Amino acid sequence: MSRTDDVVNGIKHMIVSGQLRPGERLPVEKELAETLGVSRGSLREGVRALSMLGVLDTRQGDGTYVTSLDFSRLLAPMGFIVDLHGEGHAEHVHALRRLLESEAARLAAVRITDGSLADAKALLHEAEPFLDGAGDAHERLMEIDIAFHRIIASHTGNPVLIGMIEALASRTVRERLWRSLSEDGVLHRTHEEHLAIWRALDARDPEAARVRMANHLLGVEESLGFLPAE
Amino acid sequence: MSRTDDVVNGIKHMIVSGQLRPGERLPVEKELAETLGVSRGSLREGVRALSMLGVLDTRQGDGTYVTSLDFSRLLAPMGFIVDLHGEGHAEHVHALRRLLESEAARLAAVRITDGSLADAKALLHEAEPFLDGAGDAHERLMEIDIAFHRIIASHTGNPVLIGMIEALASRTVRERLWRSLSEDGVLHRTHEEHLAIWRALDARDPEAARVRMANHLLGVEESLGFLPAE
DNA sequence: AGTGGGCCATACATCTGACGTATCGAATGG
DNA sequence: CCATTCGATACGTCAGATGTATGGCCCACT
Repeated sequence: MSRTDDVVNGIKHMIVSGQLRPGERLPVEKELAETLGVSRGSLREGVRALSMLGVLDTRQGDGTYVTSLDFSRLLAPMGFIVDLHGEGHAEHVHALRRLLESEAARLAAVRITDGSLADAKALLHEAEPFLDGAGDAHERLMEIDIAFHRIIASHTGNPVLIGMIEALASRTVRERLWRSLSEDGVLHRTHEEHLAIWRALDARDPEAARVRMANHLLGVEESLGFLPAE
Repeated sequence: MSRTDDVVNGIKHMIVSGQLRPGERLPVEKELAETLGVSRGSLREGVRALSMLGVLDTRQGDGTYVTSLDFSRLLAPMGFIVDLHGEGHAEHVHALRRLLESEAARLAAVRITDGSLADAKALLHEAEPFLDGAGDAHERLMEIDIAFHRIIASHTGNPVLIGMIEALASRTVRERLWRSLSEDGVLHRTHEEHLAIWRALDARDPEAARVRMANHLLGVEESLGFLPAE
């Protein structure tokens, strides 16, 4: 058991026991180091590790704070991991993304608000001018896509599911994805799929929403070359 | 951008670019610190953080190595995160676990080997003497449960799914779970559900396996008090 | 020649102390 | 009352020294 492990477990215990609450500030480094019986260097290694996990947030000149501990933040490192594998297991990551997003669509169908439904519609409408692949359409379409899926995820009522979906759709994953879609010339088809998802949500039909989402992501996987050729 | 971020990104880049391969050894601290233009202290903070993420593995007196980068290892920190929330969002974690394990059962039904099927059967048989809740039955039943679910997950063919399932079923989560099952006196029912899953797998019936697994985990959630009372 | 044990170079682990730099808030002057 | 300044504070980084575990070489013994 290294000193740094003492630090990590010590801070974890302080949080789990309620001694440290989200948003609260930790004692200054020197003091906390003494409390835990380690040097400042070892303390910093532990704090840095927890910081990378999204548990702590340190601000120079100010102090170190416990984050909100939202799953979206805590699951962010998963995105790092996905990046690390590069093209490696993209196929498996996507299969999982399909499962999670389909479930999200199913759940959202019975919970989504009229306001968010309107927002989603506006997003899709905003995308239309870019569907023929103008110069910088790429970037914009990706932004819209992210926002559209985020709206759906946010209405699942399950913060863990939200966090996981966001983590699996890391920036680099989406970059590759939209490049493939562009090259495949299936931007219009993708847009139609988005509309179909929207209609299912608008109809508050869980099963339809789930199937439309699964179909959409299968189409994406096809463009990425993950599915066996006909 | 802190020095530590330079370290993390530097090492990440070395891995993604293929300059560092899984299992390979990193340069010694002093040398790597010079290469990245940081002090040894800052280097160690970055290395420690990557170590906690399951990317690196440092051994005193020997050196620092890149791990196998298996998803099971890289997703382990998710278990830490689940623990951190304690009872907090256990309900949502379990809902997700049900989704993932059901899918795992579906996939495993068409891929599981006769050997693993026999191993699973042996496990269930081994559990029977403990079902009446003898003194230390608790611990043993939990071990068997973990092993049973692990066998199924391992035959999904999707390493990301395997890693996530293992992460969501952290030690502390399972502790709480089995305590509830014991107190509820539903150990026999749980065992019957396991048998039903096994039969579906043995029949190589994906839909049956999925439903049996979902039903099993719903039962668990009920014992945990997550489902609305009748 | 094979084998077991002990020695030593090496690499990570930790501590101490110092200095750099960003931030917040109080004191100040308008 | 408000904007500015300035200093105490806290994190960021570096350097050097010492502790400790590991792995491999060498040698004595069989």
